[in-house]
Amino acid sequence: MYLAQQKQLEERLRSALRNLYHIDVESVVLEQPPDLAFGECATPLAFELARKLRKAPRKIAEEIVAALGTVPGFAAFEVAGAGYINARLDRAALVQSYAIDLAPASESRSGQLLHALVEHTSINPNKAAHVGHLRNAILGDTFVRLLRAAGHKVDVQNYIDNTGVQVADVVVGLTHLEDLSLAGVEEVISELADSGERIDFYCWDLYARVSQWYTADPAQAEARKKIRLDTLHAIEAGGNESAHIAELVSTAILRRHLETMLRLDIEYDLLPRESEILHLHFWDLAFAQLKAKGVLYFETEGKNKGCWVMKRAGSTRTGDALRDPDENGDAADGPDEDAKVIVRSNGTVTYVGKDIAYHLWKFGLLGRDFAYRRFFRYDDRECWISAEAGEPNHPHFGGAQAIYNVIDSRQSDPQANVIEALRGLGYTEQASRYTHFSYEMVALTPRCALELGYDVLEEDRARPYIEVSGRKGFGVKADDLIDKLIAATRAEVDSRHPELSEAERDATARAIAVGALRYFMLRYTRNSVIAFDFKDALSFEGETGPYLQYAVVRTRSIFRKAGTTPEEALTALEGVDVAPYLSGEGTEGIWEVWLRAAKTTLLLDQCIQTAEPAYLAKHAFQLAQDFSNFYRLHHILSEENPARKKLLLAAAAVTQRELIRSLAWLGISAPEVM
RNA sequence: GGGCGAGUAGCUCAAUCGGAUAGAGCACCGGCCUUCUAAGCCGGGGGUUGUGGGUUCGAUUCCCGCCUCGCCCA
Repeated sequence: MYLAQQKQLEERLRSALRNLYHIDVESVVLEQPPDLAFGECATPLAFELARKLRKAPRKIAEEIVAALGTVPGFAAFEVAGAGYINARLDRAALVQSYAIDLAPASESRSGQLLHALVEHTSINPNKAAHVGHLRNAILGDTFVRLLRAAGHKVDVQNYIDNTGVQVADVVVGLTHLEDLSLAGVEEVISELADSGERIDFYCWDLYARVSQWYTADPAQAEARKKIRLDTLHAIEAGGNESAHIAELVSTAILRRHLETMLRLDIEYDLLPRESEILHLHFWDLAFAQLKAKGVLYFETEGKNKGCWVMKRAGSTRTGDALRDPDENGDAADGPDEDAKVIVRSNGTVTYVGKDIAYHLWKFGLLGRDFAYRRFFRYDDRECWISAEAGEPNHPHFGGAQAIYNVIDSRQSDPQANVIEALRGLGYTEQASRYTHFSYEMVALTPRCALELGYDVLEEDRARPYIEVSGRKGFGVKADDLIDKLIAATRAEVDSRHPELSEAERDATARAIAVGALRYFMLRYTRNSVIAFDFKDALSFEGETGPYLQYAVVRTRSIFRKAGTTPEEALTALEGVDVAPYLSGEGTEGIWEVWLRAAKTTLLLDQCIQTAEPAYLAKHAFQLAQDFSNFYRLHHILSEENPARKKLLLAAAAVTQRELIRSLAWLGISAPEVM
């Protein structure tokens, strides 16, 4: 709702500027003043114009205000300070219109609706998911929810690198360290399943062991390196024992990853796999396009001699200019040593090359498709997996208009190269709708690492954080963290609500645990490194998920005791003169709740535009805080003035509606009691 | 060596295109459970925004130099 008022005001300001000074401004800055006493909305427009118009800002502000006249939704405009233009909303009108619910999509839509493809999680299927993967999956899943809330069609993909070196390492571990054949591996998998153990946990340790084994004995290092490489090549080629073991174990681990993520209400539509990208020869088609358009060229000299290379993203050199002396005669002469190798001189394609092919598919530009099989069943839908030969009636995947790749910031270089290749192929529209949704890693605090029993080097103990490493088996496993969170919340729920049934206590504890974890991963902006510590992650007080859930629970309690529902409370507001209770003595905190609640869709838009879910997390927290303040100042159930009581009850209702909505977008549900 | 990101309260983080008195949480200190749930609320102490310059009416924000840390590339 508030978004509509802002747009209205912006339009009127623009037209006032055109009429008064015959100027068009690029953007109109609208911000909230530091204190509501100044109004709800302000613009420093007059300051910017002062120089251009050779006039005092205050004078300009006065002229603009005079020219504005009345604007629907606003009660007054005034000039403040040296030249701020402050706007006061028509509070009663906003409250009345906001009491009527609107679907967020209908008002937040600022651009066209797109078919978007979000790829996230993408864990190598060779070990258990850890906290870093949780950040990825939670960010990605939350962004999916935001896009869907705004009305976009979204496909969720989880890319599986099942033929990479990490999987090869586990296969080496199984065949050489554990000395297992294919049948032996099948047996181990079923034994683990029978005893309730997690295959991904088993491989977590095995992976760390094999990594160590490669270099443990210098005399054997060369031979073991060869085993590793041979295994990798066998897996890539397919149709042999190593490939079968890889398929078996990576698929079992993949299922575990899906189960882990499902604990956090994270689901996928499709699992495209590296093996199909290889076996269906996606690269051949991409290679032909890249050569035809001159994006790739064959290097004939220098260190990349014999390779197919492309200009690196950000490089000023262009492919064609490389061979021709520059006009000034300096530079661009000789091979571009900085060029990115796409096909090595031995004919193998690099990871970036395969990624280009895959992204052409995502945009529907490759000219070939996967086959598909059903893989994992959710309550209300199916998750499909890529295949060489699949089922006949599958949904259509790929061919998206916009893509978002949730990948940590260490991958920004290869991501930039894929975008560069798309642009080089002439797909500029697609390149501009390709978002590397990057985020910083989750690292461990030295204290946390010591707590977990890892050796921490003396020089690392003073550092703020230490990078996790799957190869070293160093990190916090996702399921372990979720288990701990549930154990902690369950104990608390048991002591607070012994009257609830076992199932209810279970569901409540789980909701709170998920809320704590998801909020923890979302409260940090993307480019901030999270230094993980159990103390912070297991906290349920202050700026945490449970704090937000608690605010909802309080509103629920109010409606239970009032014998009404939020919907009824909002409907009952119709025709009530609420203006006397929205400003002045004794009304503190009431309007703040309405204003904050009204901004939810504004935040939805902002989060999508900036690909930053943290803003919504912060907004929801602030709404809960505003409600807590309101809750303290105004006792709703004992209110004697009927009109005022209706407004207070409606304020609780609108808080509940917007908090539940915001929490749902964050993937957090609010329990009935807690 | 090149590229990207970061440096804000004791700690962990915010701060919308450059805007009004730089905000939260944690920790610490002091209060509040016999009125709608204390996973809560109120109050308090805490800041030369790494550093030196520049641009501007106005800089945590933009530009340049330097220092420190992280990541990526070669």
